[in-house]
Amino acid sequence: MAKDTRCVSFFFRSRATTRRHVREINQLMNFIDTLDDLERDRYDKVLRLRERGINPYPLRTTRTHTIARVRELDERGEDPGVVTLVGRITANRWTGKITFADIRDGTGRIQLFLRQDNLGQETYKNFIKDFDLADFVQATGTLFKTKTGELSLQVAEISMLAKAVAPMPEKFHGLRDMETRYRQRYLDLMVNEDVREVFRARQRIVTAMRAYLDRSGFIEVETPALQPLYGGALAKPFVTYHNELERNLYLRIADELYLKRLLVGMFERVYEISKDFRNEGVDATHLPEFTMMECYQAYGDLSDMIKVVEDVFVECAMAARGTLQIQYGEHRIDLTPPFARVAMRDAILERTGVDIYVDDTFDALRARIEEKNLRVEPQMSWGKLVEKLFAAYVEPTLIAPTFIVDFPTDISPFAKKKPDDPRVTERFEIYVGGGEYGNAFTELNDPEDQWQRFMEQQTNRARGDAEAQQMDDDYVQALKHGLPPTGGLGMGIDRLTMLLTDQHSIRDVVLYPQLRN
RNA sequence: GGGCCGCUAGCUCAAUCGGCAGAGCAACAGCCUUUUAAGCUGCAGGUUCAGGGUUCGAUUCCCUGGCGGCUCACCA
Repeated sequence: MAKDTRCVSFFFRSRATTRRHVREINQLMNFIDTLDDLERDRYDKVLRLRERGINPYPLRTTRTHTIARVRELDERGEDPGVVTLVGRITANRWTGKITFADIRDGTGRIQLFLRQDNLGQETYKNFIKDFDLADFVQATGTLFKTKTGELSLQVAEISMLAKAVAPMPEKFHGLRDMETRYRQRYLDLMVNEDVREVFRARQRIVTAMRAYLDRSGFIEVETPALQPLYGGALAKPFVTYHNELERNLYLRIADELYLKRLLVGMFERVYEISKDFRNEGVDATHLPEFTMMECYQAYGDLSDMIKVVEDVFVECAMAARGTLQIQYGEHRIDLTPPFARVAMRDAILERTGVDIYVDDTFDALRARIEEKNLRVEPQMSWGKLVEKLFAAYVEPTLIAPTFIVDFPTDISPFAKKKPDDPRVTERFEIYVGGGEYGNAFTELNDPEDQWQRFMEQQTNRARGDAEAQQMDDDYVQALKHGLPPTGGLGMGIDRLTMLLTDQHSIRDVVLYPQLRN
């Protein structure tokens, strides 16, 4: 309460107490009531600045150089003369009539050198009293080296650009609390340099991928996120409702079916980088919304997609890390192509002794799986069982980049069957470091076969598989008009970023992750 | 959804067996004219996530709830 009075007393002293000003003061009091003690101390400074006729939130900024730029000039031995730098105060070391303050802008950090003799006693004292850690400031002066050789700005003038009322997290330990880090990401970014670097790397990865696809003749397109029918993947959707249309719409689970329709329309190479939404579990590798790149190449097939994957890994690794020899957790991984190719059947046989081509019925395979104490759901198909076996015994062992090829047909409703064995399809997934990063097919373009696959999915749905595809007559109709032979690929951007920035939770590569529950 | 763990000052963390809730940083009042997590003196800061229970007494033990994390199952 004493502090309230202190704040308000400043305000009072500088203004006549007309009725309007009384109302202003009451409104100010209401705001001050929302502040905690530390914020009130800082808010006093806002009022003090105003009392001296200084706007703590001015409209304009002057900036002659970025911090990175002056450092660059310094390294070249050039002196830019008088410069005006801006930034947030991140550290203050005062030793009497001299203060060292660090400021940081978007490009780097630099030390300000403030001396009473240079600024004048009043300005210097006002700086000490009213400028705090986290404030945005603008400082003008000349560059020099301190005794320890650190490039510093000898400040002649300093002014407030934006006063921070709330204190920033502790400088040494940073911000550790997970919940605060994700919910108030700005604090995390403000304090934790390595976090900022992860998101810069993410940007470089996406840019490199786009640049590669663009120069390979793929054109970037946009397809609906709100869809009357969802499809293109096996997953549970989010449902929403359109009031005027009076109908349910689904948030897309994949771009696939819309993109392939474009090839029917004679585009030859298309891609899209966008959010997909899947109404499923949340954990270290899954979020309800995630970013996917999908690309489709007419007159292509699986082998073209193998090349795209290898190229994308190379381009993105170089952009993010500058090397193909990356460290992911405990693993050293070499991303130099070509990557190994192993048939799913061989991989499973090697790790488990189970031959899925011998035990190629549901009952036979279930018996083999139950021997291994894995749970089998009644609605599972043969392909689901194969996938389960693969996920449990093979996937974690795939550290070096490996294409797993020949996926069961019933879990691959958009891939062409292999001519010599209709149980499996011409499909691969790329695995690195024990995780999956992409999925590609020689795309199914036979409308009759596609129709039968949709019918099969209906059967699975009736058996209780909530992820089964819905029949999409409109898509079958598109295929009837002719889809050229096509290779298609989807890659998870979030996971690729995790791999290339050595992050082990998807929440650490997404700025605002949906939190559990 | 199951199991395990966590929640204490603005931030990072302590608190013995159930016995006055503490430190560092940040803040506040000072000292200090080349610092690098600056230093020194002083001072202040708490709904110990919430609610209930056991107890003379609960940060601590029990129950319920909230919010997180890890993990298992499932999906990219």
